[in-house]
Amino acid sequence: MRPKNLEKEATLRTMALQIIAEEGLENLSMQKLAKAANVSPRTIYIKYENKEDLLIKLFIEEVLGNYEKAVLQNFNSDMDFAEGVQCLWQNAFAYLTNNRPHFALMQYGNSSPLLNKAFQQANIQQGDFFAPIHQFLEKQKAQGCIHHLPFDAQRAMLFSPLISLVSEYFDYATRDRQIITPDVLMACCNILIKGMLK
Amino acid sequence: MRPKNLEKEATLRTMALQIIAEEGLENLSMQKLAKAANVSPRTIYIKYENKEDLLIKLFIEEVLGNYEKAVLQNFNSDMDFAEGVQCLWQNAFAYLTNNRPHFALMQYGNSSPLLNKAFQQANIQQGDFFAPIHQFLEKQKAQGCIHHLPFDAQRAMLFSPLISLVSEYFDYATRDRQIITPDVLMACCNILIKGMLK
DNA sequence: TATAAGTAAATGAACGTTTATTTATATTTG
DNA sequence: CAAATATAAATAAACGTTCATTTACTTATA
Repeated sequence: MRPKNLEKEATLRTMALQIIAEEGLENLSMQKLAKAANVSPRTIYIKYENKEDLLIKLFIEEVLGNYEKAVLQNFNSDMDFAEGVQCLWQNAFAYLTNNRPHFALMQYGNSSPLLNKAFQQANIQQGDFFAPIHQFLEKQKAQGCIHHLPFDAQRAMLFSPLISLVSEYFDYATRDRQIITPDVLMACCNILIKGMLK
Repeated sequence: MRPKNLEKEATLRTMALQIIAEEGLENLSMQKLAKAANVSPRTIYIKYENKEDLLIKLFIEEVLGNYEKAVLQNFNSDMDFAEGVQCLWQNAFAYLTNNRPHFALMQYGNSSPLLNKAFQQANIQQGDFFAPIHQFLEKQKAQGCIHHLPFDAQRAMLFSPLISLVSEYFDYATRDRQIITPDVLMACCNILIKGMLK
């Protein structure tokens, strides 16, 4: 039996993310992807059921999966609040700024109904995508360190500014001076921490 | 001369936003839009140069334009910090939760390269999309009320959690119980205010 | 060790459909 | 009539997907 060329699948995923980042999800076609990955269009259908399947796997496995791993490095739910949040922010910022294509598809998770639905289903199936963060916040709440809020509101407060700052970071990446420096990042992080602590 | 049927253009914009909200930007086609608006495809091309032109005008004029108007109601840059931010948050939340299709396209501004570019150009051309907010923040900084940060970072901190909460609001709208209540909204708003004030 | 059978991987060309856009024509009003 | 709006029908190009076939490698047999 002819052995699977694992490089081909990796190239497919890399090129798909690249095209999405540069031209947008709406301009990713199967034939364009095939050409970019130096592969026959038919080959994509050996590895993925159809376009939807490809996009969902890209989003869930390649983007969210790696993001979660990166964000949780050196993090544990026993850290104190400031320490924990700073760790998460630094991990996420480093990962996202170094992986622009992943970030680009991640942003589509907030707009594309297809990816949005896929995310919610993945979230339900796996219990929690970011279980350690959930635990961390619950513990902080139980200890009376932070104000009581629904988990999803807590998450929105903690992470959406970070995502927005990464977006600004890329906007400024092409200009003469970067304004989203590590100092600015940590200043923003500390503003949040101060606001959330009782 | 035959008069323009203004209702047709309004219907076109409404239906375009509706399709985008329900099926995604990637599933809006000119023929689908024409059928939904009960109009010949050619008619769209009398009112818009091409698809890009339609999308950009939808985004800039219909979505961002109305959003700006709604957000700035009863706001003025002399308000004190807490009062001003609460006013902006309440305006934005009310407008967005009552205009889901507008919100849906707005979210694509963070992902689609086409809309992203259009936004940046509009921002440059018009000087500032949200000039009163800029003034407000500058005044607060000058008075030493809030920490010094680049404007774009300040804006990310102030508004991205709000957008994220609106997103959560819609996610929960179909479930049995809404968790993003006015109380939760204001609690989040106050967390930010507390964090940003010196 | 040589070779033929077996098999999944991979392909190029094609399918029918849908896309954005245009041509030629009809309709509506000053 | 003149002039603009609106249309139905048509266009080539691009779309997602499939067909029939070839390629490349493993394994079983002589």
